[in-house]
Amino acid sequence: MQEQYLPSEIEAKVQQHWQDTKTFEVTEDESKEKFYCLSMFPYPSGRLHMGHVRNYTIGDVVARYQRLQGKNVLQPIGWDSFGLPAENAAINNKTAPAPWTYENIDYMKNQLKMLGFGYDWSREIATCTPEYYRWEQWFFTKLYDKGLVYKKTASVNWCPNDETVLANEQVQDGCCWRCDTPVVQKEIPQWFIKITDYAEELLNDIDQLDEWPEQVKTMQRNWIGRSEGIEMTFQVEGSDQSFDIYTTRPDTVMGVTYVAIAAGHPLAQQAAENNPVLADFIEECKNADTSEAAMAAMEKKGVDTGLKAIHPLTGKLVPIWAANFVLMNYGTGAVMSVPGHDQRDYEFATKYGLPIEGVIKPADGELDISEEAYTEKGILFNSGDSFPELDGLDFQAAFDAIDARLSAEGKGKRQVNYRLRDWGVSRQRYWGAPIPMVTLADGTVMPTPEDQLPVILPEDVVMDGIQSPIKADKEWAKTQVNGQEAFRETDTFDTFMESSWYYARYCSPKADQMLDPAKANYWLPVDQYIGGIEHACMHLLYFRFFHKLLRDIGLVNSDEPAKRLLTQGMVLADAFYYTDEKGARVWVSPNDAKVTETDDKGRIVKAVDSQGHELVYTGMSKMSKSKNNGIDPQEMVDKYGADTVRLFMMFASPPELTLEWQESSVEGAHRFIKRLWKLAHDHVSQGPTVALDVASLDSAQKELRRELHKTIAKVGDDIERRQMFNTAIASVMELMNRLQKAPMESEQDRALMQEALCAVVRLLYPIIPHTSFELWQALGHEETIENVLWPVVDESALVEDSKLIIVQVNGKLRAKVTVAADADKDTVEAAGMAEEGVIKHTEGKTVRKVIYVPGKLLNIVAN
RNA sequence: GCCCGAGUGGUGGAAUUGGUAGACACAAGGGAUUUAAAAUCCCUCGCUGGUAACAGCGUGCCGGUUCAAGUCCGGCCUCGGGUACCA
Repeated sequence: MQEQYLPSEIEAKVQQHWQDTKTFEVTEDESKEKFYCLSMFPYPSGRLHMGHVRNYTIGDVVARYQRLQGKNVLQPIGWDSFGLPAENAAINNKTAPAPWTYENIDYMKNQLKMLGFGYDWSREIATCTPEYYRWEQWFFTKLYDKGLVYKKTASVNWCPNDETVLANEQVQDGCCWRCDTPVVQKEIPQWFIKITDYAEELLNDIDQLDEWPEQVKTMQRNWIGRSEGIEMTFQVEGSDQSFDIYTTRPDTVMGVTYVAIAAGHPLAQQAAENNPVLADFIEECKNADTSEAAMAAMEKKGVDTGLKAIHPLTGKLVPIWAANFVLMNYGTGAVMSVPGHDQRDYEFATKYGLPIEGVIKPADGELDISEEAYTEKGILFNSGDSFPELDGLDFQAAFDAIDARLSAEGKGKRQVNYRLRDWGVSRQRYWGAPIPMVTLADGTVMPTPEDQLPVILPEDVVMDGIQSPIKADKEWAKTQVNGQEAFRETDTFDTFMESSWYYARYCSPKADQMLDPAKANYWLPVDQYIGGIEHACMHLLYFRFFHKLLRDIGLVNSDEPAKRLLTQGMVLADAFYYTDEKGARVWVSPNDAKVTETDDKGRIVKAVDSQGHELVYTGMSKMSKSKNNGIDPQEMVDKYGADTVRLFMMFASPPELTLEWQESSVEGAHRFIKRLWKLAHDHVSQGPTVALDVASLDSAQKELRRELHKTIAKVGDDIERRQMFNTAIASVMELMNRLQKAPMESEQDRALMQEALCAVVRLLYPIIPHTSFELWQALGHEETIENVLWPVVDESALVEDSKLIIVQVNGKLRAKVTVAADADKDTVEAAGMAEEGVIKHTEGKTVRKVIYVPGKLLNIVAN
């Protein structure tokens, strides 16, 4: 073997071997346990970023570990290749989205190979190809046939100057990012999928996901947001019109002093005809940002419509206000307002001089609503003449009583609501899968007939920077259906559609149907899914939803798509800037920032760039274009090799936490591999070893062997159960530190070293596969490391004859005693009491209690 | 605003079920080797006091439970993710 560790040579050679022998190509094999390991596929943005490297290294570690467990491991990869950035890049680069995307895929594919990920490349898919999206189109038409697809109007960001729809990202401070024109909201017809039909199942089945992080499950439960409440009807005074409201706090209904309706509500529109103030307000509301965060942040405003509603229980008249915080598209477009018991209503009522009435009081005290609303669930009082029986009831009793009366009078009913809204899948953009719907000349709207699928997106287009090419080209939409002239839908799908079923397509990527059920049912569900926490609610919910749709259409037979989920944290790096003569911040890449001064603790104080600008150091932040602090994985692989990059990523922090990129730590990872290499080289160069004779080992050798087998047990547990790759690596480092100091005097010393190195190489294989591959062969094995199994723990090596007991006095560490492994409490207590540190701290005190945690700790309570 | 996380030495982090706080690294300082440098190896390294032994303090802040709290409970602060058309 080579004396020098030369990563570029080794990695190229080993990668070539994997490619030539198709090591990671798999087929269904009923004789083996399967393991499907999936990382969220990348958007082909141009180059891999460190977030990708982290995600895919975690996946590769899991996949390679499982392979050494003897399983049939599927680890596929592909490209989430439709999306907005391609359109922007195409415009900037005067090309079309397709060639830009395909070039990026080629480039990034090479990068993935250089990092040594063990993918089954024969299953690669790109979602922007008709071979992929045709099945999505087909599936959508099936959902339409099942009644799960419908069309309704919904609001979009509209730039009146460009006459185009903008994504949220393209709206900056309420203005169009291209022309700075103020953006308005526009209602246009769009396609929706009824995810709310599955809300209950999506919620209930979260309980089956026992290997998903609690955090993600909680977020999904809250996102779905099941609530129990009452829907009730208010009549409009002097009219036969009425409107519904929904409330989860019917107990507060006697405190309703006004109702609020959306500006877009028909009643408001009607009232505005003779009310210019209201008409202006409605106009103003049309331009408001309707995102949840913006709605919560904006000033709450309203205008009295002049209409009055009849309270369904008291019969009293309450004013109807049009308010900007009620949206027509969500819920019923109207809410009851109880300023005494809802803080938003309280502020609104205070602002507009509306009455505030208290009808709930604390169980143990007086109600005080002079400063703010009382929003707790208390005891009803002040219920009035129409329903005095409510007085004294608690939340649940009041709920039931109010439900009973409203139901009896036909004015309301108990109802379960969800916060989850139906999935709007229409996008008015070009670079996406065309929605397979047509409108016939006679006005009939129907799915594109199956024999006309796929509806191909033309790739050879010119982007004008504003309008989608398939909308701009009036000919594109023209087609014939049922012998009639027809027009294609020119909207495309939300890209979450493609990412909702790719995991299933990987099971039979070339099937001449959406998926081959036999193959899909062999591989699915995914055993381990890995991706960013930012997908907790949206992607991961659509992903679960699609799996249930696939099941209900008969293509898969499981209820959930992934058994286990790991959500990895972001990758951060140092960020530096200087301020230019115009006062603007210019962000300088950390590669170009030279630290010129550190404080006495080594912290960065001053830095300069290569142009001589003095830089301000802002600490660690997420690697991003805007802060110019992205570190190119490519450069790091070129400099240190893929194994070093992989080792650093896995060692620097546990996968769920953020990872801070520190090049000095990368060097540390590199040093560790070099040390391993040198240890193996020194060992191998001494020639072959004799067989290990466990019975003949002396106590020091036994101790070393115990450390080895403890490490084997720990690394397996850390990788498989705990998914703490950092501590797995730390424990191998500890073992290595011991091995380096171990005497090599006898044949058995060397035999033990052989055992240890053969184990270490396999323990590290998932993380540094190239180096391990090479070292495994250097250690004298014919078989390549991919075809051997994970080392087995020798339980007999773990037996210890003594134990270290921590001795505390009043909870503070005062001594450590070593006792026989089978020592009883009295023996340990006697040994502990004899310790100098214990005597010193118990002198003159009375021992009140002695707590003994067997084999671990003795706490003497004395005062 | 709302939902979900995170906060431990100079730094990244460890402490797995409430039981030794700081494993393993990085940085820093000292030393060996070297003509020199790189590389490598060895030692020190939470804070305060003390030559030391040792003592006290210490896991964002305030309070609580417990023989024992980084870990559990209540109340805050700061930072991050999501908030339905970025992916």
